[in-house]
Amino acid sequence: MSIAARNVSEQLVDQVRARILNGTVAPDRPIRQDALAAEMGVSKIPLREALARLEQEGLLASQANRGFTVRPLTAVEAEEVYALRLKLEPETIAIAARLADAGEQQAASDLLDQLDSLTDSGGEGVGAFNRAFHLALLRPAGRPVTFTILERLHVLSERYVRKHLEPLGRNERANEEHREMLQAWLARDERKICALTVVHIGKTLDDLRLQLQTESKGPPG
Amino acid sequence: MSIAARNVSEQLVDQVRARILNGTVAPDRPIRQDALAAEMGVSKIPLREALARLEQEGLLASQANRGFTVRPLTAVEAEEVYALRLKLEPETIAIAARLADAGEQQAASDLLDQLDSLTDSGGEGVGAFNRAFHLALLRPAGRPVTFTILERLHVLSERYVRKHLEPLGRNERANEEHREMLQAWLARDERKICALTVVHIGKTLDDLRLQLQTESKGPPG
DNA sequence: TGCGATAAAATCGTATACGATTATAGGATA
DNA sequence: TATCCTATAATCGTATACGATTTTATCGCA
Repeated sequence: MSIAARNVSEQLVDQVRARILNGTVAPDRPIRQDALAAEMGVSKIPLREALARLEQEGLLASQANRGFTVRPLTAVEAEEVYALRLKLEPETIAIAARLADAGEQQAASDLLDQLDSLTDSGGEGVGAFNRAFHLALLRPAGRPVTFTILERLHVLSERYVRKHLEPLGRNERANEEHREMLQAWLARDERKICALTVVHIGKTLDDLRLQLQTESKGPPG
Repeated sequence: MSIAARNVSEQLVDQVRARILNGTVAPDRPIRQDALAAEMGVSKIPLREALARLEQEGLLASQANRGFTVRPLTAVEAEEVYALRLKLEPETIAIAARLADAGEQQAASDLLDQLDSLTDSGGEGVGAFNRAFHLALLRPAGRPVTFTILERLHVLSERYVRKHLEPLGRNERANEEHREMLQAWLARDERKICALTVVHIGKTLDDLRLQLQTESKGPPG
């Protein structure tokens, strides 16, 4: 029933991305290709293809003959990523609200339900479901180039959220905003979903700024 | 003097991209990896890494066990790419105008001179220099994520321009707009460079639309 | 002790080799 | 003739092997 068969290198893209997002692979330290490949039960060949793709996604950096490293997080990059989301997401999400069919609407609803129950159980992976929900609201716009860009911006965002906001625990503000957004989106209220999206991204960025400031002043390590 | 040593796979990215842009590799037909690698004098390993990167750039598509194909050009994609450029470029180019240092200003001027003389001599590769000029106006903004996105959008744009507009010959309108843009950009006139950029992208899109329409009606092949 | 040079080890990047999958050609049958 | 089936060839994707480069360790010497 799977739509597309995937070869090893493409599966590795998801697996390694997940490790980067949850911090299993530390920033700035070189990625040992043989070791990581062995750990994944494959050779370097497909792993290197996956790493090349992840570099294109903006998660890794590489130097000739020195391999790949996870790119470090910076406040400047966070600002840029959120600024781009603010430029692109509101219009896209409005178009998606207009065009979404019943299946896509169901998918979005389901993802928010899953995200909620995962939030309640306090499980790992809230970040991934959060991203999946947001992307489900964007995909029906039928703008593949825009969507790919937003997919990547959400991946980059998620690094900051998981590192700096998720540790704070349950985020009631975000949960409520998600419900409101879904409601407006399902109702195809383009004005409202647009406005709610601006607020949601803006508030998340505010939280992030506050936390980055707090952390930079607080612990010396 | 070269800033960064590049391994074979990264050089191949540029070489294969150039082939895609000039049409040497045809859309939709599968890319024969062994043959292309042999032609480039390398093995499939670095070639496949390059192809994976180019797929991430949006130039190629892949199917498991069937390899890579060049993505076809569509009017819908052209519209989307230009819409994205209109959303992102004006603000970015204004910031770049504000921040550009003397070296970056010189680089932009030089590139436009080269583009002009190449236009006069009617040589191949006008498209590449056109892209290099535009990117030189954007790079000094100091927004690496935005810049990478714009780099890719310009690559996608270039496919359409080279296929549908360059064959028409010398484009005096674009040449004049480039001069005006450079002037405003060097003068750090943010309002003006912003407005000129909107016009330039918009008019190029208009030309493209016209040509796409004409071609779709004209030759049956 | 600290520093520079050399040797050894580790790691990267790519060529070769090969099993797995897909595409093509050649009949056999309706 | 058209269609299905099988055999063959072509191609893909990955494991292994190995030279090239970088990193680490060792030593001599100020």
